[in-house]
Amino acid sequence: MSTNIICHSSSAGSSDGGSSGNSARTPNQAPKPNEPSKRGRAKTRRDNEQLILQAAECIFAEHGFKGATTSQIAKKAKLPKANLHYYFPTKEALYRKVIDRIFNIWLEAASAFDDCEEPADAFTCYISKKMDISRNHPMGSKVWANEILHKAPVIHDYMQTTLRDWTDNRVKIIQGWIDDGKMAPVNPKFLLYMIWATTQHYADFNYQINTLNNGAPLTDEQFEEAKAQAIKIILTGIGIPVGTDRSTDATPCKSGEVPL
Amino acid sequence: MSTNIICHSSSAGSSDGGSSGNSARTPNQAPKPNEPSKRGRAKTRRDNEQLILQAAECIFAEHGFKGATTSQIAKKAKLPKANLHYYFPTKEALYRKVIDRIFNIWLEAASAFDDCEEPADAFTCYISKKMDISRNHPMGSKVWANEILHKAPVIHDYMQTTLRDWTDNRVKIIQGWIDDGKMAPVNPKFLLYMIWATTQHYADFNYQINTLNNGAPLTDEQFEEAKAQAIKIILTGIGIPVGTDRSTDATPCKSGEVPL
DNA sequence: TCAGTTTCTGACCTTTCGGTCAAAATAAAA
DNA sequence: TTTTATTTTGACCGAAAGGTCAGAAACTGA
Repeated sequence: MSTNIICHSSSAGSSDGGSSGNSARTPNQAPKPNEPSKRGRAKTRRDNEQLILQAAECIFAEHGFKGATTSQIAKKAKLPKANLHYYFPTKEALYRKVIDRIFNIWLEAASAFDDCEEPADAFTCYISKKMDISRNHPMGSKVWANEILHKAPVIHDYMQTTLRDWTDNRVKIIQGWIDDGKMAPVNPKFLLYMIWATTQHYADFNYQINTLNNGAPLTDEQFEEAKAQAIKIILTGIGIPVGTDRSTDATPCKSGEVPL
Repeated sequence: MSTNIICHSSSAGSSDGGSSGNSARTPNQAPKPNEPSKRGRAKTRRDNEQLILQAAECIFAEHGFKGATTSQIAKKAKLPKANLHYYFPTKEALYRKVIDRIFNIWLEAASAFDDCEEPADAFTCYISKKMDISRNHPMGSKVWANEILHKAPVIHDYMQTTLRDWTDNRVKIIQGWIDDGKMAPVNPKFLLYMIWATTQHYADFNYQINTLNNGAPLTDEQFEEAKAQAIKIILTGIGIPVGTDRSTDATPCKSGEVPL
């Protein structure tokens, strides 16, 4: 599952996650040798790595790479610091793993353009997916934002390859729609920036949004309204008619999978 | 000039800046006693404080509060670290000053809504000003973004007062325009978020934008195009007709001052 | 049961960083 | 010139952080 484009170090471990409640040090009950991933040392290792990654994502998001400390992360994961360093030898290795997870989530949303023929569907689906990511993975988005804010020392080479290729391809698709008269003539890149900015704002700046919402996070209804409005303004703005009857959170593109 | 809403400590010093080339330790030539701000100790102090603030803004933007070190800042300002601590007793005090400067710049753009009667003019002017800030003060914007990303520990109380009040007022203005049928019925808050996100993206994520621009910063022409497009998409998106002949970077609002 | 392997963890080391200090240097006042 | 106030600076300190290590604990297979 994990592509490991960014990470180059150690411990693979595809995520499956039938995570049962208690994780640490349960006495082995009936160790089936045929199912090595469900019980025993392999499972313990996987569980602990996931525990650490989860905690790390949270701490890195809140404090940045430098601001985060391995002690904090270990404490959040309820493990001794030395144990954390047993699984992830350095802070940077751990950070790269966190970034890698986020990148894979991002890639998933990016597929929207491949699954849709018409710009109306493509943009609706893409914006919707990006908004859902901001809702469901705000921490990951923040780590990402933080990384780019600080000159992307870790994902630098990725940006020059994968991101650039992806963007160039989508620019061509959008330009094709423009040439076909399906949408207003805009600069596709600047349009993509607007979509990225608007959708990720709900993750990266959620603290500000909450403050302006009387200190409370947006309710599901409010968030759906925000999503619908983002879609409506952008689509209208690029000359694509928006039917008011169209359901917002439905994904009109071919593939019906959940945006994660 | 400095409102000092956020900072509570020491050393006022309004910016004037007739900054001549060499700054450090020039032998006093003809010390006029009548002009205390141009020569002598007062000037040295002001110059050094500005030097440090400039360097600090840059370093804080690039590395965040925790990531930045006073040594780095001092080195960038070409002063010994101990001298930096003479002017700014703590790293946090310096940080607050930097934030304060950015806040004042932000306030300036915020006035667009007060200077315009019609939504077309108000939004055009506001977006234009915000874009110019992203162009001319990217470092400040990054410090700001970083602060909110990390739960705004420093500007927390400001957000609950000044920012909230400002937002509430503009929401009312926008709602008035909607009620008058001058623009499409949208949620004013979410519209503001979209404007903030889009405009600030060009500062906060400029590293990504540069990478996707073959490693080079946007030229002035490209940036003007981005600005024009942001204005066009948003205005069209909220049902305000955009004349293609309207000059983009002209400020249509009453006050003709430069956006800084 | 027992040897071999993997996991766990408190204690420790080294480096870095924010901040202090006392003395030297410079400017202003008397 | 002498005195006083301000500024500059190298050297230093304590705290915190990333990372190591050796021995203890636990699991695995025979």
